[in-house]
Amino acid sequence: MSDPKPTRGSYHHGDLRRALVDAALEILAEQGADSFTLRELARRVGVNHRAAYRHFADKTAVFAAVAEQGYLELVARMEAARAAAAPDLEAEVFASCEAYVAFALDRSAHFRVMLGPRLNEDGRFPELERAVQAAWGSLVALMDRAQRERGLRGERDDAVITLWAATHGLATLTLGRRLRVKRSALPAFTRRALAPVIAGLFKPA
Amino acid sequence: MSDPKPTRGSYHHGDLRRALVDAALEILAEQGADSFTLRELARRVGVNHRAAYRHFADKTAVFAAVAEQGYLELVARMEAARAAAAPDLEAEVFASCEAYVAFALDRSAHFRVMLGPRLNEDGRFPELERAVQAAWGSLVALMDRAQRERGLRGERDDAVITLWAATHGLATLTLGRRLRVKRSALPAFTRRALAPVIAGLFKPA
DNA sequence: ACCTGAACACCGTTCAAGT
DNA sequence: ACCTGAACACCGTTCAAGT
Repeated sequence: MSDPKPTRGSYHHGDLRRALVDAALEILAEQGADSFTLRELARRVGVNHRAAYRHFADKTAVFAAVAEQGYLELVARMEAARAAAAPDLEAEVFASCEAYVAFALDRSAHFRVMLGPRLNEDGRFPELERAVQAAWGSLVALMDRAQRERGLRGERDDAVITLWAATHGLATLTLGRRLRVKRSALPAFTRRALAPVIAGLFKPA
Repeated sequence: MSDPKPTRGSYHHGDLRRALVDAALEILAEQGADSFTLRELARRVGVNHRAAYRHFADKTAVFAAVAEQGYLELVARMEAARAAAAPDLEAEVFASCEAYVAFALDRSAHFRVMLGPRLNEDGRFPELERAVQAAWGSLVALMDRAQRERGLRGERDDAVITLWAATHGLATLTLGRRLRVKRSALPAFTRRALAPVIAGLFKPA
């Protein structure tokens, strides 16, 4: 698992940055975000704790890289779920939101890094911003199509906000065990919780 | 502001516990939750950093006390908003949810302590649990009345989950500046975002 | 260029006393 | 009972080298 042998001589490293991000994801999966430590990250990769600073300005920068990758995966999962449910629009919306909640539970520490205290407050990480925008864009596309095909009660952008808020709230409350759901019951649970939201967003048939 | 004079001789303290909780709220309001430190808390109250351990087992216990008080205030604000909007049911629901979101923004660090990583995972803080239940109960009462007076599309408990998720998601996304809203625009924003949810929960008129 | 090691100014928490 | 002070095992980050 954590054999720290650095493939002797391989530092100058090939790709220390990528190794650090991968190891960070391992640590998050094993231990959660609160106890995440730059020093342990370096230990796991088998370098001095200062070495990370060659690639990341600080701990926040490591989290930003981790978060960016998380958004890419999140979008991929939402799009895949959506494709599998196509071409029924309503089914696609459900599937997309289900994928969001499932990601939050399956990758809880990763999700918390992504959607906990905002990392890019000072705009240092434009690539993170782009990844976030891609996720947002995925929902926009969905509500755009909803507007054209079914009609929305309100504006498209308001619909995106409502849908995201409901899905995100469900995800974080479930993640934090404020709502208790067995993993196997999650898809049905998500569906039941979001059904009124989707019904409220679409124009009555 | 932070004159640490301990009212000479008043330690043996009168109420060190209360002084610590009050100071913790000050620190949270000024600096946020991430940089919150037991040692600074003690400094601010003017006692040795070990003194807090007489009243709190650890840092989590301090947060639990802070969170408990937060839930009491949150319920109070929701109930007050609701009372002011009575007797129109729909107006009460909006007012209650608006109060939740407003609390999250006005007391953001406090809110994050309350609804961030769960403090009572191991059941050490039954009083916190009771305060959380009171908040939950406030929404249940509302949806209960909705069920009786207007009819809900689904089960009452599912309606509570949906309403809470949407409101909570809106609160956390706004709080983390994933959604950008001026404080003055918040009531209207909340209303617009939650309107489809409430429309979807109630039986069509 | 890339990595290291010592050092700094912090933490939370434990132990052993003091009044 | 209640509070203190030294100590322990950590942090993130800076500075000054080493290869």
